[in-house]
Amino acid sequence: MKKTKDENTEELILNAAKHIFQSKGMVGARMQEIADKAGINKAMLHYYYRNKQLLFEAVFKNAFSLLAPQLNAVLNDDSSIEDKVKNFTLNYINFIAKHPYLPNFIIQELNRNPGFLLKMKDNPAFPNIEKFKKQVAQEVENGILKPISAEQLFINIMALNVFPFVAKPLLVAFTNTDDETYKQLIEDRKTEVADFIINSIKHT
Amino acid sequence: MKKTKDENTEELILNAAKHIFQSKGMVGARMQEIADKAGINKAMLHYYYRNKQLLFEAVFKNAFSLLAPQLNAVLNDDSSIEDKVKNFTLNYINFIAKHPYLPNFIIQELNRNPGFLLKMKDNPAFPNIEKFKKQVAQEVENGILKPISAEQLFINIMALNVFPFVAKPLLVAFTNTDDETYKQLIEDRKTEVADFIINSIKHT
DNA sequence: AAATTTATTAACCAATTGGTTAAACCATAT
DNA sequence: ATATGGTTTAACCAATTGGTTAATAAATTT
Repeated sequence: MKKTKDENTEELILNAAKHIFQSKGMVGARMQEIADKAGINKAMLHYYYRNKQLLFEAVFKNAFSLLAPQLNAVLNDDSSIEDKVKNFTLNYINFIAKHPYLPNFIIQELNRNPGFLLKMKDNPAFPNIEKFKKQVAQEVENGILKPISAEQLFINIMALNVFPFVAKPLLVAFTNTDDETYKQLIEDRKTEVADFIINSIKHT
Repeated sequence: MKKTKDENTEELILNAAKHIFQSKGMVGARMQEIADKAGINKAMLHYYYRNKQLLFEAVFKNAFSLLAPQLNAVLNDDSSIEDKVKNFTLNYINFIAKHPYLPNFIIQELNRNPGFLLKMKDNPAFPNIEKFKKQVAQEVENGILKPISAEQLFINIMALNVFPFVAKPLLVAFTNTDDETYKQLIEDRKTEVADFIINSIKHT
């Protein structure tokens, strides 16, 4: 039934779709282009995924399932806030280097269709802030952190880590850097961002 | 020649195009939809703006020209870094409340077509980091600020202020908030973000 | 007011696009 | 070998879309 080859047709399609959808978005992507990239007939896309919307959802869920564990490392890990900030900052930048289109793709498509998230919220791996809230409250109470709400801290962590990728073209232009220099700037952020955050929230 | 009415047709089109392009993006927007929103015939769009691309560019430049002065307030104003951070944070959040689609629109379209920025870079009002670099270096040297590069500081300021709008659907979902609560969270950031930044960079 | 220029419209067009269909292909079980 | 079921293809289709055109209406100039 299934070809025991390197990639069966279904995966071939999903991979091609991933590339096209992530670089052109749902509306910009063309079914023919996906078929071409996969090296198969366009009818096969419909044979395996029925229509564009379902193929897109398969790609989106796939992308989201890559991102979720990264965020859960901040929200649900047992180490201290300080350690988690340090680890997340380091890991996330490495992670995105491997999936450069990912944050933009997810953000863009969710803004186009926010209802999309509802389909994922029941997933038990869906990132949730509750545990993190208790931990922040605890560390604030213990005098480890200065008073801050978990929500604001989480937003700040996300912002400082994700934004440089999302807004890369703008930031490259405003800071007068070329691609190579910008890459170095991002590299420096692996430690700088953590320090920036810790500096601000840690009680002295 | 020109109607002295409230809005002439050209403006009518630009306004309608602004709404449609900003909510659906260049590829998602339909010329017919823009014409309908403007209450005119589709052929008029071509009469005034020749084609979709040129109409889009008019909208984009218009949006960009709204954003640029905001950023220049950080980069080129004469007040201290601390004051600029405080003012920008406050002003930017108010500004976006009036133009909610703007940051996403610009970021999305620039990622689709980064070459677009080249057309704007010659504009003298195009935000440039040079003056800000000197100022940061100066304040670091004077012991007002802890050592930090102007680029990283600028990226941090942008990230903390812009990201909560760009990633709103994601952040609402992860922080388990409804729209109203999120609005309040943003409101709190008018001062929280500035404190967060100052806390981190100011020498004690 | 006649002529001319500008603004506006309805109808049309060619190209693109997501999706369908019917036939062919191919591996496996009988 | 042949019947069977899933797989793949080429050709086709209806709808959408950006853009054009030729005729009309409304200003503006003469």
